[in-house]
Amino acid sequence: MDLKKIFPQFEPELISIIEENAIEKTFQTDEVIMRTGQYIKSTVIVVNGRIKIYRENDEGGEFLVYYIGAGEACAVSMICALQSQASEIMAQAVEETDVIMLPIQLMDELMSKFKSWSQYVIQTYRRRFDELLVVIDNIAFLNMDERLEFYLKRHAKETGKPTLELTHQQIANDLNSSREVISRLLKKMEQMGKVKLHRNAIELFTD
Amino acid sequence: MDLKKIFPQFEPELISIIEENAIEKTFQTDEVIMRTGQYIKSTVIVVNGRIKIYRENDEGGEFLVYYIGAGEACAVSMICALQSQASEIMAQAVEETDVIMLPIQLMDELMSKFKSWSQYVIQTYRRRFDELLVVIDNIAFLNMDERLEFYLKRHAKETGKPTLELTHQQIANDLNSSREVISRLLKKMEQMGKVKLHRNAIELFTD
DNA sequence: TCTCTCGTGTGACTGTTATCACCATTCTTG
DNA sequence: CAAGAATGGTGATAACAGTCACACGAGAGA
Repeated sequence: MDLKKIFPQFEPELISIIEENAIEKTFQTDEVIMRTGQYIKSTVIVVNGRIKIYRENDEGGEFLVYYIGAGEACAVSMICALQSQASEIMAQAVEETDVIMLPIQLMDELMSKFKSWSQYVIQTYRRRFDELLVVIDNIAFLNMDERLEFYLKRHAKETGKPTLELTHQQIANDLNSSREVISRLLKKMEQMGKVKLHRNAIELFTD
Repeated sequence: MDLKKIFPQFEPELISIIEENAIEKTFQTDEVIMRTGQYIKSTVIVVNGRIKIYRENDEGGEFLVYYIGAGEACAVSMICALQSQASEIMAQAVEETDVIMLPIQLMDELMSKFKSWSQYVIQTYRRRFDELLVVIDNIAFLNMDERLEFYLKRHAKETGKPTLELTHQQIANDLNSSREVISRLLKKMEQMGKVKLHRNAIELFTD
């Protein structure tokens, strides 16, 4: 695990403090990392792999908020860790994912001692806050077909691959919709030449 | 303007620094305080009155995110100020509102110097982040009737009055719906004995 | 007082999304 | 290979929300 590569902006001293205190952990695909209501005692930073952050409701519905990729930290865990509060979200590995976990106590120290660290924390807040606003825009203003298109494009961008390995059911879950609706909309997109559908995969044409 | 009363947790020294550097400003009802895309150069803290934070889209639709009341700060302005970035939201006074504005430069200094200030900033992030998640929950999982009820209850709680001085059109705007839909749902709520409707006012029965 | 505007009530219609039912195909596993 | 599970296609129907059209009454201003 090469922290210098992931965080080139961090001072060597900061890197070594993190290395000394961080707990490394690997999560398997679909393994739940954080659960709604769970008490958080450390900040999670993804080293490689991907985590999805989502909300759940009582009736079994779920709704994707965003993904966290390599080099990114979980803003929720930061905020919660700084105040030792319970989380309000679910976090789940979408592929095999290595994370480092920093104990709360360290947060305060790093915040005051390292400018680059507090910059990183602020930047994480900012980015996630903006992402939440975009999510709100999408559900508030867009129809399902537009939301689906946004979802597919974001997914392609984040994974770097033009072919998304997703089932219609998975997409429906992320968008809190139903499989039939997604299937139909995808079919329509295929007829419009925006995608090509395969089993377990969607080829996205970036015009 | 008595900052000691609003922020009893702040040290006297912090209070005086704020008093020396803050710009006081009063906004009239409906006056726009911040506009989408506008460059932010100071952090806004509400001293008294209320501000609403909302999103706008190209087609004239708008969507209420949350209100900021007395003693509360605008998390967006904090984050943006710390990075001198453009805002992504609209802020508008819903009543006559006094605010103090802290120049960006001061933020860094206060953050590193005063524990109570950075606590306040973190707490503001945390609270707003949670509020955004609740907003997402509402639009993602609830029908309009449930969202309306949530909206009315929150409004009553925040203003402290059981009778809400709102027109159906205002509510429709906040929820990005239409006046007719809101009127019908309110009528239904009245038939169920949850509210009593008046002109320009809604009496909410808190069972 | 007479308008005119604003807030509200309501019916008819439309579009979008959810749900149900059922089928075909592909993949997995015993 | 056979059975069953997972994946996807599709029609019918229902629920919900948005839009259009119009009517009514309260209150403001000329």
